[in-house]
Amino acid sequence: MNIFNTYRDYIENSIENLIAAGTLPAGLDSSRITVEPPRDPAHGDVSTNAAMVLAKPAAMKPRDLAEQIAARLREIEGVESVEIAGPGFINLRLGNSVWHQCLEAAIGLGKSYGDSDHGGGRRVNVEYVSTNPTGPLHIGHARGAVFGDVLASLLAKAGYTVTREYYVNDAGSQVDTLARSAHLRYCEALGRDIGEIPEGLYPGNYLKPIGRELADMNGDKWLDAPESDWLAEIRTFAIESMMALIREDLAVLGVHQDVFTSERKLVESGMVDEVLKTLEAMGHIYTGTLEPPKGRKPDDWEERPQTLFRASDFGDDIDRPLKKSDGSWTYFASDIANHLDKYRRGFTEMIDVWGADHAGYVKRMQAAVKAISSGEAELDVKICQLVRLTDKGQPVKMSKRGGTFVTLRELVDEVGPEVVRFIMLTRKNDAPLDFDLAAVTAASRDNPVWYVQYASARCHSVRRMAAAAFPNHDMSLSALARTPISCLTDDAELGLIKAVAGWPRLIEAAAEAHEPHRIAFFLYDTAALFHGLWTKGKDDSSLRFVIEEDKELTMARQALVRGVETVIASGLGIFGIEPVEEMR
RNA sequence: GCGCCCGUAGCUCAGCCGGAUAGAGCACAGGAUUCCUAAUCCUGGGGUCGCAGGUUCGAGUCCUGCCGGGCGCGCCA
Repeated sequence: MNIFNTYRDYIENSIENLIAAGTLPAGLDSSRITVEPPRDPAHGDVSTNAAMVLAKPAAMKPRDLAEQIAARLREIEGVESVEIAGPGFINLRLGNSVWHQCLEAAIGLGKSYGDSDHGGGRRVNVEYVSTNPTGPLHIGHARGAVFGDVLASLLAKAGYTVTREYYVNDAGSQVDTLARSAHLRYCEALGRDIGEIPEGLYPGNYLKPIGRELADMNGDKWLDAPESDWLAEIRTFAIESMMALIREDLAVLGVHQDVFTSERKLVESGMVDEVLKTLEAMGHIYTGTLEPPKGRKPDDWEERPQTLFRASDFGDDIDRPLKKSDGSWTYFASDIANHLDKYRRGFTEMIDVWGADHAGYVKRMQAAVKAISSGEAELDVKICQLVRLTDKGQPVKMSKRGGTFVTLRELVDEVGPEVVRFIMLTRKNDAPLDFDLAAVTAASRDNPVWYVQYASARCHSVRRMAAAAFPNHDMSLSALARTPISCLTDDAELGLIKAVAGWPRLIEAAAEAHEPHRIAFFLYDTAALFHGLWTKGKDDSSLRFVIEEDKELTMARQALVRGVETVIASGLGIFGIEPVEEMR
């Protein structure tokens, strides 16, 4: 339950009353009304712009209308005061009891606190990682993997039915290159000196075990055989091996996906041909000639007519080719089939998570989704910008010689999966991210993971101290949910309670915007409030969490601590991180 | 040349589908520890929100044009 939604209902009821009373005309558009916490807490607890938004269509002065609405809001139980400010803001101040009820509810719900029906069970498909199965994942993939995985968890918490999807790019020429590279390692495993890996093949050592297995299974039958004999078989085997490797990499990071859709199968099943027919029937395809890109004309550019999709009819800048010069499908064509496949599986909300190098591809894919669904389906594309890996401020060298950049596995081995997951979400997806190996493992306020975990550890520490002070007292969640907490009236306590109360609203807003990073900032801010209250107890011992001579107060504060703990655990849970109970 | 993203304090960044006096951390200056983990906390200074227009009751946020940085631009995926 999001308390701001509760007050939105109250405000909308007030407006309906005014309509019924004839003060306001019927048919007003309430969609632009916001009900939110004011930025400046001095303005109260809940603020709405309703009077300003409705003033013009109602032909009233904003402040006059505000007064009419305010008069009705003052009748609501729990509303302490209603003030009109500035150009016509209505500011509500809520009594402490309202906040205390929020805290009680949070504790009562425990793990499920923050769960929302905002999504109404609507199905949403989140596609992420989706790399070529040609090698292990590197650090850049880690960001997209974490982002997609956490976004999916966030949407699930916000009441969506989520499918986590991986589109396996196993149909292009790159998997043929993979097969040739694997064949070379196969020859090597059979004792042949392969020398330097030729330009254009994958040099990585990770292919050596693949070559070994191929040799064990097939003997020397492909050693001097023409490529046509072995390409398809080795390709299939190598792709499967690479996908197994990628899944392991993802598992190490705690990332799992529900559906793996194979590009090759889409092509072989005729889905891509079908897409062409479908689009053709709709009149979205024609044969035409494209202008060469200006200022960067490829050397071997030759003008020729192509099969083009009318992307420019759907918001893209130019029309896009669907066939290569050799007649095979472009990646774009099969990706349209991929999205058509999703649409046919019942998804009208799709989210793709891509790397920065795919930014130029966004418009055409969105255009295609509109076209294949006749505007019914919506695709949001989240671009994850580059990760700059440093150590104590110095860039970490990427070794191309070994055929790998810094691999995801190396990164996770170095700092642990939980640190990687948290840090990857400490920036908006569309901003570059600095990942400093030294900073992310430091024990200081600079390091958000550590800082939030420290707050969690302190919660547990206080819990242990309280249990020691009152050994025979029931401090279970259900007991604390019933304990009287009206004695929590200090500003710092109320501030923390309000932060806890704001958790459901944050979930809904972050899910709506597809912005999981907001959780990281929320957790950091909440941790800061908690650390602040903690230290206040140093100056003023009456604010300590455990007061041995006052059991009632201690229990009330236990309730607060459990509320904080609940929110931190809930937030870290979406990130796939286990809260710590102790710091050593 | 074109498209997308970014530009907010000395540095790194928040700013919630437009809202009130633009906020944190780092760094800098000062302060708090016989007491629940001081690995923390408190106080202070510090800003033409890249520039210029526009939209409106109101713009860091939306639109247009410039400037600067990143990514990309048929036959890679």
